Amino acid sequence: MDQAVIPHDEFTLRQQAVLDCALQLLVSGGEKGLTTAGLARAANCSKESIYKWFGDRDGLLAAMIAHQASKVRAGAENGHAMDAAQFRRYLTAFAHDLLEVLSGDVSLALNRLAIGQASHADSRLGELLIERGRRRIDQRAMALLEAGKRRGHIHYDNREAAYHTLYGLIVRDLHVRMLLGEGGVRRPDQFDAMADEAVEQFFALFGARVLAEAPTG
Amino acid sequence: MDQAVIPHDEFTLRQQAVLDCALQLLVSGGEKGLTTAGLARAANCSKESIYKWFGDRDGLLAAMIAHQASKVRAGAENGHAMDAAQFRRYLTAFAHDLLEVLSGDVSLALNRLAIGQASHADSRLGELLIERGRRRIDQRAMALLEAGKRRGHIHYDNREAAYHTLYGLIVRDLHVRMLLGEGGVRRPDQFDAMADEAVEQFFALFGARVLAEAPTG
DNA sequence: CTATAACCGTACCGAACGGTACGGTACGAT
DNA sequence: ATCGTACCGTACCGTTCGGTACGGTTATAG
Repeated sequence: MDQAVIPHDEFTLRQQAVLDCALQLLVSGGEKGLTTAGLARAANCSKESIYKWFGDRDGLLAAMIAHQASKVRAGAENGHAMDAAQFRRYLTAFAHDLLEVLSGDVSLALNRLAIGQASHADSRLGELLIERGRRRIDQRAMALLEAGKRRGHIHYDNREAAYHTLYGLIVRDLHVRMLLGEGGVRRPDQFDAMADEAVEQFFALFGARVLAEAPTG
Repeated sequence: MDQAVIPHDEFTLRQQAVLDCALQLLVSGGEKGLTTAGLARAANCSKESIYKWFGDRDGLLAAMIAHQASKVRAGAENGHAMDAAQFRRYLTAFAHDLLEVLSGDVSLALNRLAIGQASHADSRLGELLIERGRRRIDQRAMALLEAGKRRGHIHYDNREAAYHTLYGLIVRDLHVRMLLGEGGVRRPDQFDAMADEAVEQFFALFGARVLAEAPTG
C-alpha cells in the first residue's frame, strides 16, 4: 500500500527515468552521444544528481546495464506434460526470442558500448553484460534442454556443449554483423524461418532418434 | 629487381611501419590508446605526416584495416583429386584457421574499434572490415564447400545458408564473448577439438549420406 | 516560520584530443 | 651552391567532456 509500484530496480523511479533516457541517448547517438551534460539536459536533471546517484560515468554505464537487464522477464516454460511437438515449439520460441533480443536497439547499443570499453582498462562492463543479460537466457535455455532430455526428446552428453551448438545454429554470425552495423542484416521478418531451420538442424544433431553417430569429440 | 620488396599495400614501407605501430597501440590500449600524438611519438614520425598520409583520424583507421587485411593470405586449397577424408581435413583446417583468426589480438582490437564506431555517424568502418577481412574468408570457405558438393561429399541447396551454418557451428558465441573481453574464453588449446566437433556436426547435417530429411525451411 | 534535504540549472575548471602551423633537417636533382 | 621535397619535433588552438561548485527552488518535518 505504501509502495504501490514494485521496485523493479535498486533505483528510484526518478533514477529509472533518467536511466531510460540515457539508454535512449545511447541508442540514438552511440557512446559519444551519451554525455553527462547531454543526459542532464535530456532528462531535465542536474549533472550533480547524476554523479550523486551513480558515482561516475562508469557507474552510470553499469547502472544502465543493470536497469535494462532488470526489464527482461525470463519466460519460464517448465513444461508440465511436454510432448515432442510442444518441446519443439518451445525451442522454436526460444530461438525466436533470442533473435529478437539480440537484434533489439538497446541490446545492440549496450553490447557496442561494452565491447568498446572491453580493451582499455578493466571496466568489467562486458562481464556485467554477460552476467546480467546473457546468464538468464542461458539458464532458461539449458533448463529447457534438460527437460527435453529428461522426457527423451533429445539426447546429449554435455549440456553446455549442446546449448552452445543450439546458440550457434540460431545466431550464426548475425550478432557480430549487426554489431558492426552491416546494412540489410536485420531482417525480423525472417526470424521465424531462421528459428525453424535452427531447431530443425538442432534436432537433426541431438534428436533422440539419431543415436547412431554420437559426436566423438 | 628495382623493387626487391613486393608492395603488400597501397602504402609506403614507412607508412606500413607507422600503421603497424598504430595497430600495436590499438591492441595494447584500445581505441583511447590510439591518439595521433601517441602514434607520432611511438612511431617517431610527426603528426603532420600522419595527416598528410591518411587525411584524418578516420582515414588512419581505414588504412589500418586495409593494411591488416592485406597481410592475411587466403589459403586456396582447390583440392585436385580431393577424396572424402581430404575434404574433411580441409574443412577442419578451415575451422581451425577461422578460430585462430577471430581470436587474434589485432582482429579483436579492430573489430572492437569498428563496433564501437558502428553507431555514431556513418563511419563505414564495419563495412570495410567485413569487406576486406571477412569476405575472402567467406569466399575461401564457400569455394571449398562447392568443391566438396561437386565431388559428392556433401549436399545442400543453398550454399550461403550451408556456409552460415558451418560458421555458426564453429564460432558459436565465442566471437562476441571474446569481443566482450570475458576472461577464460580464449582457449587456443581447444581449437583443435572445437574444429573437429564443428566439422563432425556439419557432416551430420550436410553429409551426402543423410539425404533423408532435408530441411524444409 | 524555520530548518533540512533533495534537486535543478548554470557556470566553471582542468585535461585530453583532433587538427594546424612553423622552424629545422636530411637528401636528391639541377 | 641552390632549390625543392619530404619529413621530424614542438608548440599552439579550439573544442569537448568529465567532474565540481554554487545559488536558487520546492517540499516535507517539527
